[in-house]
Amino acid sequence: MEHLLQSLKIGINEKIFIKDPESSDLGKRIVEESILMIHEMGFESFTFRKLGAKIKSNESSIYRYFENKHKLLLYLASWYWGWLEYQLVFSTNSIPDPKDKLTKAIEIMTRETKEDSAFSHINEVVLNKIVINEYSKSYLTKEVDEENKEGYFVIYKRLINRISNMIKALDSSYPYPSSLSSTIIEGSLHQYFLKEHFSSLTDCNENITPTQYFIDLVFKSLKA
Amino acid sequence: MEHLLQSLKIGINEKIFIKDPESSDLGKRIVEESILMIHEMGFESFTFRKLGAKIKSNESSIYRYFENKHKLLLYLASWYWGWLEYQLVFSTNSIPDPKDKLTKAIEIMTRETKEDSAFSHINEVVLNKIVINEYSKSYLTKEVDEENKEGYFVIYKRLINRISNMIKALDSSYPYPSSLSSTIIEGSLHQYFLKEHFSSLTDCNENITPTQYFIDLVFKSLKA
DNA sequence: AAAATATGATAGTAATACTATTATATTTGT
DNA sequence: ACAAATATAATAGTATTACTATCATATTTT
Repeated sequence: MEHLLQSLKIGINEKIFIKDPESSDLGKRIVEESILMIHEMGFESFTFRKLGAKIKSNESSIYRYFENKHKLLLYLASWYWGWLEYQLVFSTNSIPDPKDKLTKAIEIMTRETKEDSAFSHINEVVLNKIVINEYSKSYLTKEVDEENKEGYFVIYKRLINRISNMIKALDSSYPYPSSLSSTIIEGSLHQYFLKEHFSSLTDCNENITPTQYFIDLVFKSLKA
Repeated sequence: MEHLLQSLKIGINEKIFIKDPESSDLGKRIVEESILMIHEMGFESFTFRKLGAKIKSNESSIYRYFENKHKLLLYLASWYWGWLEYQLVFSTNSIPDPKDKLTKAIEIMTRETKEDSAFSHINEVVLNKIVINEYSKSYLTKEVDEENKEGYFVIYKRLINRISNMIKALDSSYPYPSSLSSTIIEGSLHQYFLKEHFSSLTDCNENITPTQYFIDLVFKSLKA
C-alpha cells in the first residue's frame, strides 16, 4: 500500500502539470470538462480554446495548468492508471492464494468500468473510453524516451509490474511474465476497441467478455 | 491466392488516394520519401510542405495524390499489410498440417522485417517501424467507423481473419480465435515497441523474440 | 489595507492544413 | 511535327492551431 495513497492523491508526477489541477476549482473544471470534450470530439479536434469556451474560462488560464494538450492527456492517463492501481492493490492485497490473486487482478484490469463516486469531478466511465481511444497516442511519439525518463509513465509501468509479479509468484518458470502482463493491459484496451469498431476481429460481445478471454489465455499459459 | 495479386498491385482501396502513386515517378517519390520522413520526424511533425521541400516538388502536387497525411498513412499501412499478407499466403499455402501452417503464420507475422528487393521505392524495414509507431493512429480516430465502411482497413481485417481461420482449423473448439488472432498481430507490434522504449515491460530482447513468446502463448491456448 | 496571487481579456505570431489560380512543362494522339 | 490534354510548379491566400505576452481585474492571504 506504500506507493498508493501517493499515486491516488498526489502521486501524479508533478512535471506533468504546471499547476496542480486538484488545487483549485478551475483546475478541477478543466479536468472534468476535458474528459467529456475529448471523448465527444476526439483528441485531435480538442483544443484549449474550445475547452475555455466550454467552461467559460480563458484559454490562457488553462495554459497555466497544462503546457499543452499532450500533457493533459498524460495527466488524465496517469490518473486513470493510478485509480486502477488503487483498486488492484486494495482488492488483491488480502488474497493469499497466488492463483486467486491473479484471477482477481485480471478481472480488475479487464472488466468494464463503473462510476466511482469517490471522485466527483471525474467521470471514470468516460475516462476509460478516452484511455481506450487515446492512450496509445500519449506514448507513440518521438518524445517517449525523454518523457519516460521524466517519469511520465511510472504508474502505468508499476501497474504492469505488479501483474507481472503476480504471474511470477504463481509460476516462476514461465519465461514471459512481463510480456504477458503488458499483453493483458494493452490487449484489454484493444479488445474493447475492436468490440466497438471492428467486431469481426474479436470474439468479445454481449456474451463473451474480455475478462473471460484473458483468464483463459493466462491460465492456459501458466503451470498452476 | 485470388485476392492476392490484387492486394499487392492494385488491391489498395482506390478511395484512399486521389491519384495512384504507383502511376508516376512523382507518386513513387512521395511514397518513398514519406516513409523515411515519417520515420525520422514522427507522424505529428511530418507535413506535406516539408515532404515537398525534401523531394523538390510542390506541396500542391502532393495534394493531388493524397487528400491529407492521414490518407497517406492509411495508404502506407495498407501497402504494408498487403505485403505481409502476400508473404503469409505464399509461405503457408502449401503446408497441409494445420499446426505447421499456424506456426509458420505466427513466424511471418511476428518476425523482424527484412528488406524486399522486389519493391525498389519502398523500404520495408523502415515501413515496419512506421507501422509499429504510427499504425494505431490511423484507426484511433473519430472517423473509424466511416472509414471502415469505406473499406480502408480491408486488408488488415482480411489478414487477421486468415490467422483466425488457421486457429479454427487447428482447434475448432477454441472459443476465441478472432481475439487471439488480433492479439498476435497487434500484440506483436506492441512488443516490438516495448522492447525499444519500455524494456522493463517486455521479456523480448536480443535472446527472446516476440515470435517465441507468441508461439508459446498460442499453442498453450489450443488443443493440438 | 497592502501585497500577493489567480484569473480574464485582448492581441499577436509562426506554423499548419489546406484551396485556388495561373503558368509552365511533359506526354499523347493525329 | 503540332495541337491538345494532362501533370507539375509557383505563388498567394484563408481559417485554424498552438501557443506567448501584456495588462487589467478579481480574490485571497497576511
